[in-house]
Amino acid sequence: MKSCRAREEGAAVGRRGVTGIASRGVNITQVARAAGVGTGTVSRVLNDSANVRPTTRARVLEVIERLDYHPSRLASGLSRGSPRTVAIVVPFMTRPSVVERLAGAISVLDEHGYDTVVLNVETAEQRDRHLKSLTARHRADGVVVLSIPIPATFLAAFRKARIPVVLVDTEAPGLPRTIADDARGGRLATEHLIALGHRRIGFVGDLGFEGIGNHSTRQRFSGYRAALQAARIPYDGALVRQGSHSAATSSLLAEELLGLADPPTAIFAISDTQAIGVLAAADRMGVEVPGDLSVVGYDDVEAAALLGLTTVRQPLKESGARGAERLCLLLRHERVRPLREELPLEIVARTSSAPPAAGAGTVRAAGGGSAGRQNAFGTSGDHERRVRGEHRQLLSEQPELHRLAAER
Amino acid sequence: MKSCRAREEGAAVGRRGVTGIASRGVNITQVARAAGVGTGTVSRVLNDSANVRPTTRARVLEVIERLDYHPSRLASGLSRGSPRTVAIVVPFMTRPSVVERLAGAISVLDEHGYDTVVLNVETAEQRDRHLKSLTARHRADGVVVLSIPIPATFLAAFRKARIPVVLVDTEAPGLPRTIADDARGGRLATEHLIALGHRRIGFVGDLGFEGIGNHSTRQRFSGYRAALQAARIPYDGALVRQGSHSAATSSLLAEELLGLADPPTAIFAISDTQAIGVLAAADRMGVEVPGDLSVVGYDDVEAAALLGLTTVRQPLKESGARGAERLCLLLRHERVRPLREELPLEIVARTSSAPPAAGAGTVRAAGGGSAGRQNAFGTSGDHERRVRGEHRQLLSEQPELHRLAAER
DNA sequence: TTCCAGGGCGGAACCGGTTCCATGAAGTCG
DNA sequence: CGACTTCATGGAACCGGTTCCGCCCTGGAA
Repeated sequence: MKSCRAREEGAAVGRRGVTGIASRGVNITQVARAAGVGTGTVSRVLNDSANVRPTTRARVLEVIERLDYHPSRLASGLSRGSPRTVAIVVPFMTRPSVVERLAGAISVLDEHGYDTVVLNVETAEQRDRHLKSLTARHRADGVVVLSIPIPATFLAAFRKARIPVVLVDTEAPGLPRTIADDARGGRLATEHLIALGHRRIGFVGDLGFEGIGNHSTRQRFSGYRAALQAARIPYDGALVRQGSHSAATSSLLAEELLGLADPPTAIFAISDTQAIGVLAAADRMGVEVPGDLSVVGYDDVEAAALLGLTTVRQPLKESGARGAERLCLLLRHERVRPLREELPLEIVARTSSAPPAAGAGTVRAAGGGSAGRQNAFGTSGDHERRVRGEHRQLLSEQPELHRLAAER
Repeated sequence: MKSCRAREEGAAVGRRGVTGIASRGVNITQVARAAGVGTGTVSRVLNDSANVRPTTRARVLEVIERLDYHPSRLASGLSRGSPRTVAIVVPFMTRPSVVERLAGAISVLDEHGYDTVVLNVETAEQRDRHLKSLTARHRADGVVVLSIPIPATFLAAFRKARIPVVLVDTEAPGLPRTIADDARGGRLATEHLIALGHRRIGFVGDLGFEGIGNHSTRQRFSGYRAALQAARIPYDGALVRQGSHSAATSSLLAEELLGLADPPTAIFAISDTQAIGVLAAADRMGVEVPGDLSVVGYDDVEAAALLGLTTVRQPLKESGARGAERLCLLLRHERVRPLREELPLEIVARTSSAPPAAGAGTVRAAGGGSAGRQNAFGTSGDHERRVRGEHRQLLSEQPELHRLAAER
């Protein structure tokens, strides 16, 4: 008892006495005392729970106002057992498509009264560190994972720690996920070009978030291939390029494609960012769009409309919002149906795509000097792999990516 | 005592018994018991504090590992009096320049072990709600405010609640702030064009974040005017346009400018996003860049380099990082000097700017039909205000903005 | 051998809410 | 008019760490 008293005085002097005012930290006890009620009643008022007489409630509210009392988030979180916080794990948050999703999610979580902690991930090490930290008790009520696959270890850890997880733009069995069908998107883009009459269609992709990101590139590529196959257009690996996800890089890749002896008449880029790079390359090389080259992007970011870029639109902001909503359902222990939710895709035709110029594409490709090349880099699977290392990842299990991940 | 016991049993059945396992929520007491030590010792091990015998430490660590114990963030935060969390208030987080700053800040805070809560603001009401919530106890250890001015009421509230605040890209007296001199940036851009020989220089701005954002537009505009004045070029209000901060809008504004009887030979846009809109407009109208029109943007986002856009570069990511670092200093009670920190600006000349075509610009502007205009919309303050409502905001107290804010 | 300093450590008090139980008062029913 | 709800309320226990006090033990000085 004595020590207790001594300590209280010490605290008063050491922590609060510095300012000479004891006003630092009004707490619920002080409010209760000032209002002449018990702490329980104050708590009931704070939480709008029933069974508080209106006059009492008014009196307490008045005191709260007068003392400028703000309840401690930590304390209420601790006793309630929930921090009222959601964590969002997201790779490369500065990318336009990613930040749109992120903003959509934050906005919904905010409406539901959750704080949002953003965990930005740019390396596998960072990803693991953040995922690991999330299984700690009272770290977050739930987790939204955007555009990044989660290693199975962590999935298990989340399950064990009973932390609700929802996925957006990435998949894992058993978890609620909101996705768009990237393979279908790739097919839509390619089919659009085929319908316009193109037969030599290039592909510009990224490296799959440099070892940590999702598989959208691979899937969009498979859609590209499926569309070609359906149209009986032989696949030409020489028309496929990959590089880091930046307009600058894709611009160089497009230059390579356009510099081929038998260049493509159309290019499908895996994102609008990269499509813009393609447009820039065409501009630099004096290749007319859409006269000499059609370009299709992906995402329909704001700049796409402005540049007249034909693109595959996916609801970015909405995907984040949906993920957040579904997490909120989960947190209220409501059913989340369907577990796997697919958002619509649509091709938005603008001025960057048009039928190929007469004599270009199939016709030109069929004869003339380019024929030799076409033979050399023909359509048989055997040959595909020989053509430039950059696109081998798409065809095999992406060894480069695995290597990158392992190095980290 | 009896009730206590009864309750404990109830809890065991009700909360943990559901799963049949009591493993939900290993806490420090259980760890202490399992390791045969006191809770204090476990805490000392967790916090790497001295005075723990190596053998004891090892034993505790082993138990922690075995029980898969993760300390509760809420509990440690509560007893320590700090949530180890920083809040970032940011307007329109999806804008490229903003998200760069945000990412820079998050990255630094992460390194320092702070969680980052992102509060995205798109309306004045949202801003006020978020700012108000931040003065609550244990909400955040500190606040970084990006690109948005804080009303004085909230500044006072933060001071009273003793919550450290640092500003980035916005100013307030007495607070640590990291900024770039927007007026100087506007001057740099304009001087660059003047040095190339331009004399009819248009200005395309936004509406200052629609009522909640910072004053950068106004300051860049003042830099623009200062540069004109220094070069003794009469200010022509007809060459100034403002609209919402989007490439689509700026594109329309640029069309208006280019459609003038005496169009500008150069346009300074207050962001790269808006400059891209200008480029698109020029493209649509068949105006050659830089032959017929020079364009200068601001920020130097990634797309700028690709498009060959001349721009004013400011260190975006770094500004956020600096702000975060300074907040961390503050949180460690170290001195933050200087309070007002200015980051460097530089003009990056690319291919979107060049000397005006012979006969254009100064020559044409000096005589001919435009003379009358020039007189009508001359440099006297009296006349400026008459020219189109859109740019009046820049000169007066921005009544439109206030109205917008009030409506929300 | 005695005394003292100080390291190692257990555990109570505490951070500030929430929740449940007990209590008393007011209201209802027979 | 008494027994039985029902409602409003005070307050203790609790959430799970941190910290400080004080005890014990060891080693060095006297």
